[in-house]
Amino acid sequence: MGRRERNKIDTRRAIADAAFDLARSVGPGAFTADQIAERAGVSRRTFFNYFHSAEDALTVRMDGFLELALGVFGSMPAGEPLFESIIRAFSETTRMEGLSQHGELFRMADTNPELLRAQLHSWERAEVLIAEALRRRLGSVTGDLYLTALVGSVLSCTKAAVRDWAATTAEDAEDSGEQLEARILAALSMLRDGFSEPVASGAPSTARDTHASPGQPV
Amino acid sequence: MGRRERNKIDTRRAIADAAFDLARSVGPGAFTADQIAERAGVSRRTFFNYFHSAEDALTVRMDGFLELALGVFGSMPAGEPLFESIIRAFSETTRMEGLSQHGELFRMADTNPELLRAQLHSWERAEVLIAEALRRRLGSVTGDLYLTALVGSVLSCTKAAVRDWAATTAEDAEDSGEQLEARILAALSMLRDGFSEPVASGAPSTARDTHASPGQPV
DNA sequence: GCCCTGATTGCACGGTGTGCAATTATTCGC
DNA sequence: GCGAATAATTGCACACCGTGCAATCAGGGC
Repeated sequence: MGRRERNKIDTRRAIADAAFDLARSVGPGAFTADQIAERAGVSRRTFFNYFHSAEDALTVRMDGFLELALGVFGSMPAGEPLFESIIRAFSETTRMEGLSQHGELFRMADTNPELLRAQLHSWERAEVLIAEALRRRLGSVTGDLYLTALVGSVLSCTKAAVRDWAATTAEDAEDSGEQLEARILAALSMLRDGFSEPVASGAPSTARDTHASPGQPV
Repeated sequence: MGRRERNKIDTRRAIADAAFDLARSVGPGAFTADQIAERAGVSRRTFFNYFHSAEDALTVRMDGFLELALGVFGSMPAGEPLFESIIRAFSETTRMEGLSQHGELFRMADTNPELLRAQLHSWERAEVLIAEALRRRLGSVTGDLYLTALVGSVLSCTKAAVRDWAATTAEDAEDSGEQLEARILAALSMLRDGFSEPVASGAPSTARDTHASPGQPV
């Protein structure tokens, strides 16, 4: 990797870190692009070469998480049942990534509409990427609607899991990673079972065969 | 309804209409707040009293659609199976609303990131409202994660249906409403059945009992 | 070393979003 | 009706945003 490439990555990272530090210390939405740039040691103009708003600089981590999950998913054996692959992809990703900052960023979105929008956009971009990957895996027989509805639902469940985790789990907890993993598993299991039976808090139904029983839900 | 209230509604509407007209004629993102204000016959400052940004003025219709759907859902009989209620709520809503502009707005989001973000935010707001309504219906036994994952998935499916519809159906088609309704029904049926079997384009599986058969999906 | 390519920077400029105080329009008590 | 309370509209000011442009600086190829 050449010097040029290396520098760009470093700069990008420096800016993202500066933005995160500022968000953390003065609160999201309470600082300007100039402040980020100054802290990152670049000019204001350069900041806007990398991101087009302060909030965007705060989604780098989430983008990374979702792209990483996509990469992991891509390496799953093709024969494996789809939901197995999806669940494992997210589970393994939670183990690879440092999660402490993610929860914090998520909570920040509660008090800052612009940041929330940026994060929603990040999920949306991931949705498109994942849909493309899945199309390659499932082939062209599958309808577009099926594909996009599935991917959207999977990400919604993941989002719900992450939010629940961010809301209830201290980010410095020992088992923080496992907590998130369990929630993702629980939410995706619900999805796989068509939400046929309401599940109370903290009691994820992971049994494969909840699937055979249900009759009329709710 | 007093004069004050009436005027506010009219102003809001005038601004939203002006924004839509402009978006339609010069393209989304190609006009300023001043232009909207001028066309609506109010001051620039007043525009910002009603909306945070030009793009926000373009989500009024979508907000209306989703709030209407929520209202319809609220009037469903409490004993009815949940997915029945949800599906019927959206179906009936598509019959009440003039849909011609919705498709156009959706397509505009493809070429305008800010508008996309505003629309995603609109879905997000609806998600919160619907989750609250559902909590009242289902009671407190239900876990938070179950609830938010369910609502997120339902809206993701609806979103996928609307997008597919917007992408494939001319907004002035005779059966435009039915087209959308069918897609929403199809997507929500897939969800109810846990996406157990891939469905090709244009062949919605609406049978309730796809549910009993499946075994390992995909 | 010299040139080429690409990243960084300063500058300028139109647009954004909001606090504030003045003005104008409705409402309400009488 | 009429004046006082209340709420909406407006103009103004101001800091900040986001981007085109041209100059400058750093890295890579030869």
